[in-house]
Amino acid sequence: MTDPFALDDDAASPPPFSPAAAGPVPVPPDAPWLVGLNPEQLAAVTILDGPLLVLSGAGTGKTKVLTARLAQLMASRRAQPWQCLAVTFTNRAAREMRERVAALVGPVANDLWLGTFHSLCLKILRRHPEAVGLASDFTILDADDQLRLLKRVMEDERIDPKSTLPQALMGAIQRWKDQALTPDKVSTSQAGDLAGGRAVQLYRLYQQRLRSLNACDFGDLLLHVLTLFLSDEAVLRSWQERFRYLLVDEYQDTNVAQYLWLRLLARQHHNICCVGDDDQSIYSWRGAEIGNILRFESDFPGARIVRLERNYRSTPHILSAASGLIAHNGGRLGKTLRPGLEHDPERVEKIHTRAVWDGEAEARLVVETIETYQRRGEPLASMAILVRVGFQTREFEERLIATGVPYRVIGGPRFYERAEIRDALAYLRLVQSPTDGLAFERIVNVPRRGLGEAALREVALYAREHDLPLLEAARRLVGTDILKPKPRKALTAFVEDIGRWRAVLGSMPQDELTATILDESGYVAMWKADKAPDAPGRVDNLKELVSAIAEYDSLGAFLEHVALVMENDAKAEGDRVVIMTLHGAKGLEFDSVFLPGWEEEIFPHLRALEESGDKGLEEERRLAYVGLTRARRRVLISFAANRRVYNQWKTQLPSRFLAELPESDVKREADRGLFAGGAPTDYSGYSTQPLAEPRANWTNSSRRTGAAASAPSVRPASAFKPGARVTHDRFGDGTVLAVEGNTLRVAFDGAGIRTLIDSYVTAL
DNA sequence: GCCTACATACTTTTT
DNA sequence: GTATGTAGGC
Repeated sequence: MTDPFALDDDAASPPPFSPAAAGPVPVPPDAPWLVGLNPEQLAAVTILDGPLLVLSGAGTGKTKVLTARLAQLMASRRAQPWQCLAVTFTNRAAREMRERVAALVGPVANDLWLGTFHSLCLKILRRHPEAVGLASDFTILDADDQLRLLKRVMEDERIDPKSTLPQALMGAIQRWKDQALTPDKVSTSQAGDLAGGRAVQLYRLYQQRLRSLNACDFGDLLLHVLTLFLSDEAVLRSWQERFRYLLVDEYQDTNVAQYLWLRLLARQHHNICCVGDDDQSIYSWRGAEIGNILRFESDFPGARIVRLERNYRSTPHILSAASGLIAHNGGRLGKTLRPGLEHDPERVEKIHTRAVWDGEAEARLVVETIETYQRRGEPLASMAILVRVGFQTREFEERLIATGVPYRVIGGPRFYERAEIRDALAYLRLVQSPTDGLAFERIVNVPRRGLGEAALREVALYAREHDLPLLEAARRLVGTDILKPKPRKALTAFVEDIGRWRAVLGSMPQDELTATILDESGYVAMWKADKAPDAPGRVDNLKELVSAIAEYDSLGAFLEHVALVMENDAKAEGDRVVIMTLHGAKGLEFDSVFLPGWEEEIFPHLRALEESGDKGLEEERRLAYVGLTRARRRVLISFAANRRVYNQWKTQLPSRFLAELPESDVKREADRGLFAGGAPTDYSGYSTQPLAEPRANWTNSSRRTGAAASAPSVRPASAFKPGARVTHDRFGDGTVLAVEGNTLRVAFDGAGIRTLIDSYVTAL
């Protein structure tokens, strides 16, 4: 294992364009990937040597540039395909890039080292697992297993899971990993007082536990490779030598660990090209460091910068609105999107904003608009509803179902995260690798076999005493009289089942094996007998799993794929409206984009502001920018005056972002009756007095001119006093309980206690 | 050991 | 409104 160049996958690849040894050759300017590029794009594709930062605004042809650059690299014979490293952020982006490169240069595209950070790290780690204390067949835990493992550690350490939420600790550990901090590198100040000041200790124990399970979690994939690189000069050197050219997509989303990884790899050849857009950095909560892109020039001396600013996607109004909005952020690299397309002024619409009464009205408005467009012959798949948070999808789904408009929700509970799929996978994992203790635990009593806590405790105890994996411990334990006859019999049967399935692992096709396991274990039968309304769907999912497995070379290959690709390969079947989160929409585009819920505390999201203050606000603004720039032709932004959260009605304030949109690009509307006697642009129906702290920025950030922005500064306190009798259109009569600014707490005679703005009620 | 009923807290975004 | 965890009865 000393010569990573002599590995079979490389040896098998024939020289695609001819031997690399000959050195660079000129690429004809009429190469298919160079045709039709604008001057900036051309520069980004043809400046191949040395560090290069491509600042690529939304809709400026980024993917085109990335793929053309890879083709150019290979065609110029600067590097063989397997000497090019191309890193993306999502599996989807990786797949798309590979497909598009293949369309340009043919199947040699398959020899590129192209993938997500995680999949590439896994590939590297598989070649040197022992260096980080793992055996070659180590497994990767998903989020669920990670959490269960951490809970076990916390139990053993007698940490109260109520005062320290396991998810909170897990989050902290993950953030440390994002920052490339192994337990010994976490400072006391970073550790804080989480878990009674023992967070680092728990982190260390968790890592030990992972190692003893021969497993690693997602963050470890990167962290282990970093550790490997830093501890073994020769290994690092060999990888540095190999990767002559590095290409990084979505650079603004890289975290510290990824950044260090890239820097190490680029140190030899210095040929690193990072593509990104600081205005679209929306993953800081996951450890992404916008500083990475802002610092590029100082990190990579001699770096050149190319700005892609010609937008080939959106209308001038959309671009101008998005630019106006994002201009409220500080510390930008600075980039102005310019229209790159001709637009017929007659057909160009302004962005619409619309105030509605509540979430239901909002859903009605959006769906009616969708139907109008549909009647004009526009495909549903060209329209998207982009929400800030998952729960917003419900009202739209209800409305779409009621009106019979086909739709698709992207995101949500993912296929491989469903309980039944994870159970089935646990069976497969245990058959594949009998040492997988977490898989054992998960399914030893699913379906119920009468093996409860007590029996499991015995197995775990025996395993620990004899230093055995759980399954092996169980196998031996049933030969003793430690367990009572009933559980002993059940456990014997379970162990034998696993052994029997394992015996045919190599000979039976993996999909058939899966079907056999699911059948013989009684697992499918369990769901078939379940009368819960979602049980039949689960049985269907299991069927789908079996057919998915058939498409892989082996069970092992399938399990590895699952571990890395937790996303839904949502097949785009039929013409459907898409509903998804703003985060999920990055990189996509639609003719018509609906942006609902532009209300304070939803968007910008309260927690973003609470946790990260102004930085959080700026990230929310970038998210808004991402949303706007998804649209080719039309944007409808809506916001409701009232919204039901859990089961309570809340009065909503319009998002401050609304006031940041340039007046000349926006047409503002409000549903009738929403603003007592005011013009549509009169926001006087809404409070400007902060109801609570985080809104302090309201006046600050609405310094732009225009009716919407100026209204907020003059707002008299409420004329109502506690005890006053009032009446409301919808809730009827009630008594004012409390007054805060112009916000009232009112006990309605028939509708309970509600909080609302005084202008919605009149004195009795 | 299992089941049920009840309470609870939780909802940002994901490789 | 949901998913998860807990307590108590069988």
